[in-house]
Amino acid sequence: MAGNRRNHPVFDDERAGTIYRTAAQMIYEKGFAATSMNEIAEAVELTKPGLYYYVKGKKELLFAIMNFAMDRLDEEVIGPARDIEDPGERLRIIVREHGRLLTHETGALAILIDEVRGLSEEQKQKITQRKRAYFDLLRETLEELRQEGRLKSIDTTVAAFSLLGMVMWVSRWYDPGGPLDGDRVVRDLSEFAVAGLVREPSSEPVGVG
Amino acid sequence: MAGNRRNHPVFDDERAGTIYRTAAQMIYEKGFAATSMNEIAEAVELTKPGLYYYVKGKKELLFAIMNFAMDRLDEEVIGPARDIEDPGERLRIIVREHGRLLTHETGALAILIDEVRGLSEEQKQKITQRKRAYFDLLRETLEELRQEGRLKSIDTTVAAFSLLGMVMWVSRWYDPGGPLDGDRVVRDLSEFAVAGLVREPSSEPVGVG
DNA sequence: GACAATTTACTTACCGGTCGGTAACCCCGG
DNA sequence: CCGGGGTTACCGACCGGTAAGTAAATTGTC
Repeated sequence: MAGNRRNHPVFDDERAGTIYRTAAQMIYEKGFAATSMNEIAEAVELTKPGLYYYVKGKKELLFAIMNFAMDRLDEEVIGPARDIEDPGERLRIIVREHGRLLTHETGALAILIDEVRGLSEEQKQKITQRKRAYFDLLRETLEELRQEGRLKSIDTTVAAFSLLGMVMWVSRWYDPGGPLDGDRVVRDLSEFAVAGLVREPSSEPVGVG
Repeated sequence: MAGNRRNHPVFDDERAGTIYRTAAQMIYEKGFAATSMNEIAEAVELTKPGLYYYVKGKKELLFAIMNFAMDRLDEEVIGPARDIEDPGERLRIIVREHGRLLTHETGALAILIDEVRGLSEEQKQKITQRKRAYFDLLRETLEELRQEGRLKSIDTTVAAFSLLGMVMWVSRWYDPGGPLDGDRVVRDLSEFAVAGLVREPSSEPVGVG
């Protein structure tokens, strides 16, 4: 990943960056609890105390990775989406950009999903809070659609979670080296989402039931 | 419908059943690697060697739980679905029954999703094989829809995985004690799925009582 | 430009604790 | 008096984390 961004000192530093990225990949593959600090250290060709020179603790390492992932989500998905006024278009963009993120960067983003258990209580709260902000954006978008009579008969909470599940799941099965084109996946994903939730404007407007 | 099944000697035995169910719940909550045999033993009011009287090893315990979960999936979802000829109806039933399973039994079914990493290589293969059988059923159903011209313009692999993600995700967020009614969730889920994938034959009455 | 002082980037050695798992013993009902 | 259903005591391996030391690079001072 090309790197003259300023906002991520840790991930951009040559050495520390390697550590965090390697750790993210390993935790993604083996799970947080099953990945030892020793293994991470060896993977970056250090001893364990050498690793601890860069990292304060295992939880802090995970926390940093998850915040990095959330930052990426903010930059690439949430931020751009907020600028879009039309809720239908906004929904499409969210799914598309989140999908694109997941088909391109397998490591840190996927960890975000599961490994919250590995965090301390306050770290967990902070991450959960950031996740909720995303979830709320999604649900509010659906709510706007509802107010315009453009949402199908489906609970917005259920819809929002289902969307998230569908999109997040991508990181579990999509193989960038496989036969499926990433852009195609993302497009199909968006179409599924929109077709499943948004009412076609062709026919007459309908009240909520 | 509960009770007199014979095909699960371990899960039906009073004592062993408690062990397996408790372990399933704990592994679901804390993750496999983070759940120790000692903790499981204490939870069922035994010492560790006492637990080992009933269980051969940690991996075998996980393997048994996952097979139990797959059996439930076979009984409640895959089996019934195979009897349905119309692919559209079959799709609806799969989503509905899988959803219903997940809104009612939080424990073992959810473990199935993630914890494959904890298994040995051959155990992993066996579980993966069973999972693939389910996935193939799903994709073939979509393929049939396509052949009848009833599938929207979406790759069947992408669609099948997205469906799975959407449905599996339920176990992550749905709280049986929360405000949302389980049946409502399942119904919305099915509608999302069908609306997102199946082409409507021009005009069709919508809504069921 | 020489050289001491300090900082950077690590290492070896080790801590207490927990892991999955086992050997060997025990107690109680039939 | 035998064996199903446990227990106490313990194993080696590994866990996250640290204390203490050090070679090499950097900086400050004259």
